[in-house]
Amino acid sequence: MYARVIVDVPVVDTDRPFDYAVPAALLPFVRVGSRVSVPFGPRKLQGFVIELAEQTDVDRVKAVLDVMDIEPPLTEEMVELARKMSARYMCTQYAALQSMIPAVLRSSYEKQVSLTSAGMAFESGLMDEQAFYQHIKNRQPIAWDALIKQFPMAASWLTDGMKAGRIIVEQIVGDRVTKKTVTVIEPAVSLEQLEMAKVELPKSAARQKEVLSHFVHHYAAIDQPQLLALLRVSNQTVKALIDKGFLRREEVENYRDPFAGRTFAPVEKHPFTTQQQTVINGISEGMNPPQYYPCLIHGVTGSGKTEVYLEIMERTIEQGREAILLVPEISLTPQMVNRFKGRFGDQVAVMHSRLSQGERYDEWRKIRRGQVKVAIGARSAIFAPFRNLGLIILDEEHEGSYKQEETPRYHARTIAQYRGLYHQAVVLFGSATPSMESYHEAQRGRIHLFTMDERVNNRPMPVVNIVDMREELREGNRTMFSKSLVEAIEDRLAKQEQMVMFLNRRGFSTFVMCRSCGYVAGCPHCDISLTYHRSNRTLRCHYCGYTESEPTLCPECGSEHIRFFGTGTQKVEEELSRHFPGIRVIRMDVDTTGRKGAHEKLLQDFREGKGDVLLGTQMIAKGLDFPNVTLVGVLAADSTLNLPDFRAAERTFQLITQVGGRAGRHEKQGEVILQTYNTEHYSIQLASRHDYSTFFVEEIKQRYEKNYPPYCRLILFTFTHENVPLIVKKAEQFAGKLRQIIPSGAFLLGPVASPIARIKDRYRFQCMVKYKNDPRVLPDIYRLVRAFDDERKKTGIMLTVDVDPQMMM
DNA sequence: AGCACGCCGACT
DNA sequence: GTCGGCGTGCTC
Repeated sequence: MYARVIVDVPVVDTDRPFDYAVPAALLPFVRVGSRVSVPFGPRKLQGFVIELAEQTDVDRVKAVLDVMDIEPPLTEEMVELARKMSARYMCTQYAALQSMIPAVLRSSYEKQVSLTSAGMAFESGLMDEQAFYQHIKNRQPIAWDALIKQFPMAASWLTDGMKAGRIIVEQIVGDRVTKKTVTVIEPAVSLEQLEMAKVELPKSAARQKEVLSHFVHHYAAIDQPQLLALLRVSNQTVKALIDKGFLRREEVENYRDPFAGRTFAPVEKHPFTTQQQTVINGISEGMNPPQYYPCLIHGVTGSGKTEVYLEIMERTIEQGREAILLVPEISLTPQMVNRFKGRFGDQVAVMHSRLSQGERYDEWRKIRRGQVKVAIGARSAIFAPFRNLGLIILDEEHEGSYKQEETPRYHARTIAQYRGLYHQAVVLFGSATPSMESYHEAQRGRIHLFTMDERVNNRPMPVVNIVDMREELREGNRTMFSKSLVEAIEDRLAKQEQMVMFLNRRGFSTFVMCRSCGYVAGCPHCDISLTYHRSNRTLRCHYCGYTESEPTLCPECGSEHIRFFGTGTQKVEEELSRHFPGIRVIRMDVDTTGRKGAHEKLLQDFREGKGDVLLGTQMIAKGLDFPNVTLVGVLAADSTLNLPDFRAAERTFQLITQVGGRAGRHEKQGEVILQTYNTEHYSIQLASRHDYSTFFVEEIKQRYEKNYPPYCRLILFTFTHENVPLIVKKAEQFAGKLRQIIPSGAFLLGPVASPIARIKDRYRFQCMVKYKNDPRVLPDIYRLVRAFDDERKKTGIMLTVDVDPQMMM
């Protein structure tokens, strides 16, 4: 038997299977989807088995060294999916495969050093070297890297030692798995034998008899500490029984349960509204018989989409199939998880970034072993290794975070379609503001469209008032709060109602500028201004992490009039306190939510009424549901509008709608105040009227006229290098070749400097292909990209390819 | 990507 | 005469 293996070499020309013989001893374990370690040239690497074969064309095959898991971590479906991802996103198959497994299973390589007998006997004339050998002797095998760190001369001593046969170095292929085990005690003999033993034990062994009688009554394994506590016996007593052969001690693998000790209130089933029932019936049509059934629910905020998800999920489980629910990382709140845990209990695995790597691994294994029926998580949960998937839900389908911004640059929406087709499953997208792509597909009849335009309990949509900030300025109001916002805040403070203040920080962060000469503090390594962080009085680059302390004098002209500008949440907080003395502000941003659990804590505080205002950025825009909030202020509604991105209007509309949805979800009527310099813009006007349909019509017209998605597809190529003339030359060469192979009707734009022209001292140039939705162009382009790898090796120019980019930076 | 092999300059 | 620079090419 031969295994075709994709090895862990992250370049394109080795991204093909290599054949290895499977030794008889490993035969039962090597399957498609197995992780193996294999010899590769002089090295030892991890790889994935993608195929098993009876024959090979290779003359001198080597053998698989080891299988790393008893159960293969990947299914055949995943292996096939990786092949598709590789072709679609122009990434290596290895990168695709690796993205499907939890981080702890990603390979780690370590060189281990140990001594031969000659090394043990070796005595060096040098004291330091002698100590070095002693060090290894005491700890062997010891990590190569650790030695290099500790002994400055280690590198040369190691080479000497290897040559002289005193030292052996072994390459270890491993992972980061730490299996947590618990010790359990269990009966080692039959129940009858236990009863006999209990009688036969001498009277003096009263404690031992107690233990035995426990096992007679509960003939099962029990956690050791629990047993000792329960019967108040000592370890000695138990040990005596083990020595006599009646009991047995066993190490059992234990799952870390991140929700241990928490109970979940069962979720009451409310009767469905007519709309909910209609949608449920419609989607159910796609479940019987099982078929690929793509659906889009366009449901206004508060229309009760979640109840629909729960019901469809329940029906899927009743069919004996499994379900995945994807939510944006940011709305993966305990509140939300509780609703699903409350309904489906321990049939749910939850994967989110707040879990430790080990916890994530445990949740993943529950899925892999079929111990749960539902997986909930952010983007990467789309790879939940279910075998009989019946339903995939993408909540907030339009969210940008479903696109991975590193290789492999996949979109969870696309992967959901692939998996839905494979499993003949229902794929359900839900949003109050569907992406142009999805709604367009729905209009063309490719996706079943369901509309929910009524809020549960018929709550009215909040009243939205647009405030023209230019007007305010003309009237001499230079603050960041308009007159009507100030009045509204005062009103809510008097009524003791709560408020949410939203500041969209993208492209609007605090920067430091000199008022005398106009100098703006920028990053010396990136073409971007530094962001001021008040908490530690530093300037930081958001791209490379470069940090410097706050300047007191302008480095250009020496003036003292250098200070921070712009509107960060910190500044808004200060201004709020200044305008409204005594106001209690709970601020949520990267600075205040860094610690684990801080995020939840702040929201809990707000819910308990410990704050009047919840102030924050994107992270407060979604899913939060506070009964006492009656005012939402959007301080700069148009700050997303002027970004160099064809999705700017769409994003603005989505954001305003999301934020507005935070107000008046319960008994009290909600109000939204939108401050903007762009009152006329259709995205702002239509968002204020909750009019998605008209927005769609207007925006799709723009996309059509300017030929942007969904009327075409995009591929973004970004070149980076320290040397501008070189990069320009190579980018133009590449563009020339591209132009030759793209079909008529496709366009090539650029190359031009990227919007952020330099990051970490590397200059960035980009070009973009716009093509009709014809996937046949991809293989040709991928060939060109592969060929560019030669160029990268020679010149060091890096090329990244982003298929269906979400960000144009 | 590594790592070895291989063919030309500055040292013992 | 050897150590070592990094160009080239291969890895089942």
